[in-house]
Parts: sequence; structure tokens; C-alpha cells
Amino acid sequence: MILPVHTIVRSQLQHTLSQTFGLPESDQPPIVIEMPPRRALGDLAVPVAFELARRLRKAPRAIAQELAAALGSLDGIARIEAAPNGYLNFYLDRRAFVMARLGDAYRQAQGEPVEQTTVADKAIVEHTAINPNKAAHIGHLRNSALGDSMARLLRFQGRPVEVQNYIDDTGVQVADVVVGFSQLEGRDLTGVRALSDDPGVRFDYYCWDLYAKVTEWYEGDAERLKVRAAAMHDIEAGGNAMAEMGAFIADRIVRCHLRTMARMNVDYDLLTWEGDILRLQFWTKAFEELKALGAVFLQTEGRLAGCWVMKIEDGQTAESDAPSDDEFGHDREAGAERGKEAQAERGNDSREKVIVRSNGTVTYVGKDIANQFWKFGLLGRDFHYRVFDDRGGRPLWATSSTPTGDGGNAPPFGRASAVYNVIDSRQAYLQELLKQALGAMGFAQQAEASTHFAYEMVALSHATARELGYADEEGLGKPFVEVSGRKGRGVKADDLLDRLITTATGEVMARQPDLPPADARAIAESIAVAAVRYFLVKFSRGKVIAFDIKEALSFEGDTGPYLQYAVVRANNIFGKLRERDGVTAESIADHLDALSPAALVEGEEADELWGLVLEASRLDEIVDSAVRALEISHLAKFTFTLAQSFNTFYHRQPIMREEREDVRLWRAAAVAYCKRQLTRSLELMGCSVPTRM
RNA sequence: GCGUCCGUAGCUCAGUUGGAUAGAGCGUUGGCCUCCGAAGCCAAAGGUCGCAGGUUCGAAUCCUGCCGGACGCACCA
Repeated sequence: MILPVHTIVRSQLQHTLSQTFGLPESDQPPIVIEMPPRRALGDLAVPVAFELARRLRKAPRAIAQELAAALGSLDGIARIEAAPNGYLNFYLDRRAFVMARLGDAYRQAQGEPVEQTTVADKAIVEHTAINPNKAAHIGHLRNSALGDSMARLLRFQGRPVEVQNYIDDTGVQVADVVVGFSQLEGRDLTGVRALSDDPGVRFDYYCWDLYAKVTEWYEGDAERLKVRAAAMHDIEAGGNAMAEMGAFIADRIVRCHLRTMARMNVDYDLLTWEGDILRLQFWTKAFEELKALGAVFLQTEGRLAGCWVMKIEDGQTAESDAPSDDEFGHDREAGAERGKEAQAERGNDSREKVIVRSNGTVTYVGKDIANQFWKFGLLGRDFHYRVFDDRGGRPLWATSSTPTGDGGNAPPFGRASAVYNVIDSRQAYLQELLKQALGAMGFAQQAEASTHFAYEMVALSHATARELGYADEEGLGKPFVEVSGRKGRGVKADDLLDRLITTATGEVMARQPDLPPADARAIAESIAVAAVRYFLVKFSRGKVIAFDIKEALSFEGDTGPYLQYAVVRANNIFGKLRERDGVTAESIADHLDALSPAALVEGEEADELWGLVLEASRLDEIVDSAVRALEISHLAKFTFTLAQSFNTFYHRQPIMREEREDVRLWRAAAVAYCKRQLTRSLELMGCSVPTRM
């Protein structure tokens, strides 16, 4: 891990700037620490001299030289050099660095905590939230892969995390399937139950098709939409056959989703059911307070007469209000001025969002506001809780409208200090309203801590759409074909996983003919999951993924299996090393104590070896960057690049047949650390490492 | 019309809060398995970073305008 070194360098620089240069910390530019392009230039680089050149009326080079001299000797730093162009370059004490990292690895292997970075504040990550009326598809997987990784990254940083999955069991989509069963198929609850209990039927797949049929049925005659409205009304009211059927379908489909997600190594702490929010009247409570504060008011005229509405503040309020730490910024004033002008222009047509309809029912936004308030512990009410699934002794909790026998054992849910809602970017506008509602209620801090983790949708490439038999008449001009649950157009998550597993099993058996089929299958599952999950997080979140089956089925190049393969190779080295020399990855540090560090510090091979260790150490820095930017792709890219570096090293610097013991052991040490960091990175992306491939 | 996001190699994409010579994967071409596993490695070819201005010692990155594309702006969720 590299961040502790950053901390030392940064604080020493700040100290020196204030002591030697007379610049108080509040007056210093932010100290950026980067990585030089070539190892010969050092291990860490700081371009601060450029920033100071004008202020101090000196050449960057001269400033860098003075800084280098004034810094003196730093813990863990071998030497500091001022580059001719003005960079301040730091060379680490390689031996000390490696020994410390390996010590960490060893302690962690023993199950001891390495760093105590625990922050008390809990973060809630809400993701998945698939309508419980049909099978999960590839688009849903992107949400879950991103959300699950985000939770893992936060935990990596030492933050307590609660993962919630919001279940919209009272929405129009469940109602549609209820209509399908009752109107198109003439089934009652008993009939639906029989269907879902039939082992020959995949219930979520069945509903997938039924949902598409209902959509067609509506299109046949607009009058039929009244049937849907009636079903929705019944479901919200409760205590009738439609509501019972809806509840049954939602329960069964959620269990299907959980099974699918479990295959992907995606897990939750709590299922939040929208029906419970309604029945426990969370909204009523939030509504009272919003009314009292005037944040929501009754519109008496115009087309929205009779509705309770909230004013929409246009523009990017969240961003422009954020305090900038850019002391050297040039455009902040100008930017604020422009923002004001723009807002004045828009002032006239300020819009209103309906929160409570004129018929008295609450919109989705209203329910979501109440839920968001609850997440922060601001509602003054709580759910009851029930155990939804035993999961072999690790209970999965769900909300409940009524007290249950298990309720007393439930952990304290909600009351978080930060909330990440993983929802596709089409809902950015609604998510902005949530922040506004919090702000309007005087909870500025919580508004600031409400994060919309927005990502773009997954579409299908033309080739894949054709392969699946979808006529792409409407997508001809576009670069991709949109998926549509309504039309039943998309790639089901389980189908995709099954195909990947089949392909991977073939690959494994071709390479490992002696492997029992069950083992080959288990390995193939690990490979398949890595392939999908890596594919879904390697793109930055703002980019539409044009999903292509052929590309996703590929196991070569920038793919999950490539990463796994690198670790498998590294593990193989240690398998042989242990057998022949009794050296293990965990005990490698003990073998190094008495050795000369020449193989680590002298010559080109040493530079390459050291470069691998240094690169591997950046995992914590990358995780920070990923969390800050909400970009799991940063971690994906880091892992891939590290795997590439490892593969290069693997080919260039053999270990088993290296005869010089010190060289062999230092190389092994680099591999031990590298494979540990790769394994950790893969874990953060929800991927495991197979024993063989 | 307004707002948000996107535009980088033939294709798909990175580019870490403005920094040292713009990088990967796929595809193409050519090499490497008596040598820790070739799901790998090495090499070659491939670029007006959408366009035009501006700020800066320095811009793919920040600002303005334009062009092209996606999405959003419901008494749907």
C-alpha cells in the first residue's frame, strides 16, 4: 500500500513550505503526488514547483532544488532529486518498502488487522432494485456489479457498509404480470403457485414472456389499460385476491433474483419493500414535515390544481455550491457570475414536480423521499424486520409491516451518514429532487452525503441482437439496439452465465483433461463470473455498453479470465517453490532478512522487479480514486495493467530455474506481493481465483 | 426549447482531481512453447484527441461558442 508514503511526503512538503518558504498551509497549492513515466526518474513525483514559480518569482528548477535540500531525510525515502525541468522526484528505500509490504501480507494471512482506518460512520449502498416481475437481464447485472463493487471498495477503506436492495412490489410492473396471469391465462393464486412450484418451469423466465405478452395485449386496445389501473389499485389497497397474487409473484421473483445474484457473488444486508413503506405510512410522516416547512405546497391553479407539488430548482446546484479547494483557480468568480445569470434567465419558467396527485395518491418521488429520510435516520420511524432467507445461518433481513418473532434480533438498519443510490442515469433528475428535499428540510449535510451513483444502460450490439433473433428495425440508424423488458428483448442474466460456463468448461477440459468434470465445472463457474463482472465494470459508468456476446465470451486480452490466469500462474510458482525449497508466499519475508538487496536495487532487472512491487502497492491509492470518482473502472484498469506487468515479469525473470539464491528470493517476494494485491483487486470486483485453469 | 452525459487508432475503450514522449484490448502482419502453464510474451503498422477560439510555464483534461450522438424535462416508476 502506497498511501502511507504519500502522507509522509505530503505532510513534510507542507511543513517545509511553511517553515522554509514562509507559506502557511492555508496558502499552499494542493500537493499532487504522481508517478513518473519512467522508473529512472524516481518513484513519486511532485510538480509543486511549477505552481509556486509565479508566486515565488523563481524558476521551477530552483524551487525544486531548494525544496529537495530543505526536506532533508524522510522516513522510507532513499533520496530526493530536483529534475532539470522542475519536478521534485522521490526515490523510495526499496528494501524497507518491500519488507514492510510483505510484513503486512503476512499479518493479514494470520488474520490480524493491518491498518486501523475504521471510520465509525456507516454508508448505505442501495443497488439492484429490479422490478420483481421478470427475470434479471444484462442491464440489471451492470447495476449490481457496480453497486456490489462499490460496497466492497468502501469496506476496503475501513468503512461500515449496509447493502440494501429496494423491492418495488407495489408498482405497475408487478401489476402487469398479475393482469397477465388473471386476464390472459385465467389463473388465480393457486394456479400461479402451482406454476411456480413446477420444477419444469423457470418462473422468472415464464413471467418474462408473460410480461411481453401483456404489453402487446394493452396495445391491442387502449381500454385494457383500465384493467391495469384496477389491478394497481387493488395491489396498493391490499386485502384482496389481486394483492395476494402480486405479493406472491414478487416474493418468488425476488428469490429468483437473489439466486441469480448469488451466482455473481452479489449479496445484500437488507431487502427494503416498497409495500412496507406504504403500509407503515412513512410517506405520511415525511409529508407532514415537508408541508410544515413549506417545501411542498398545494397548487390551487393551473393544470396542476389540486396536487401537492415541490418546486424544482434547475441547474447544477449540487456542484456549484461545493466548496472548491482550488486556491489557484482562475475561473471561479467568472463561473459563479455566469451561473447567476443563467439562473435569472430560467427564473420565469420554474417548474413544479407533483408529489401527491390530485386523487390523493403518492408518486414514486414521494415514496423515495420518505425512504431516503429513513436511510439517514431522519424519519423518526422504523420498519419491522423479518428474516427473508436463512442463507445457511447468515440471515438475510427484509423489512416488514408487522412485528415478527425474529425482529428483535435484527441489526440496527438505516441511520447512515452517507447514502449511495446506484441507479441508471435516466433517473438523475429524480435523484436530484431527493437532495433538494433533504436540503429544503434543513438537512444540508445529508443532502451533501446523498450520492447518485449514475451509470448508463447496457444495450445490444447489432450483431448480438440479430443473433438473438430480434429484428432491429428501430435501431438501424443507431450504433446499438436498446434492451426492453416490456418487449422481452434482452439477454437474461442466467442465460448469459450458462453460456459462459459452457464455453469455459470446454476451455478448462481442453487444458486439464485429467480434471474430474465436477471440478472443471466449478472452475468454469469462477471464470464465467469473472468474465461478466469484469466486462461490466471495465467501462467508465457514463458510457453506454453495446453488449456483444462474442466479445463477452472471449477469454483473451482485457478480460476477467486474463486477470485470473496471471494469479493462477503466480500461485503455481509458489506451489513449486514450497515443494522444492520450502518457501511460501507468507513466509518469504523471513528468507529475505539476511540477504543482500542488490537484486532489488542494482541494474535493469532490479528496476523492473522493483517497478512491479511499486505498481502493486498502489491498490489503496486506486481504491481511493475509484471511490472519489465513483469509477470501478479505475480499479479494473489498475488490475489489468498490473496483471500485464506481472506477465511480462514472468517471462523475463524466471524464478524456479534462477540459480542465484538472493535473486530468486527477491523475485519470489515481488511475485508474492503482486499476487496478493491482484487477488485482493479481483475480490473487490467480486471475482475469485480458481485453483487451476 | 432547457438540462445532464458522450465524441481519443479500422473497431471497443483508458487517460488518476492541468504535467515529462497520448496508452491498452480486439483486428491486421511477423516472431516465441526440449525453458516456473502459449487463456501467455515480444515486435510492426495504425492519431488534425469532433471543430474553432480562450486561460496557463504547460491543455485530450479547464472556460466559451459551434457540430454530431445518447438520455432526461408525466398527476409512470
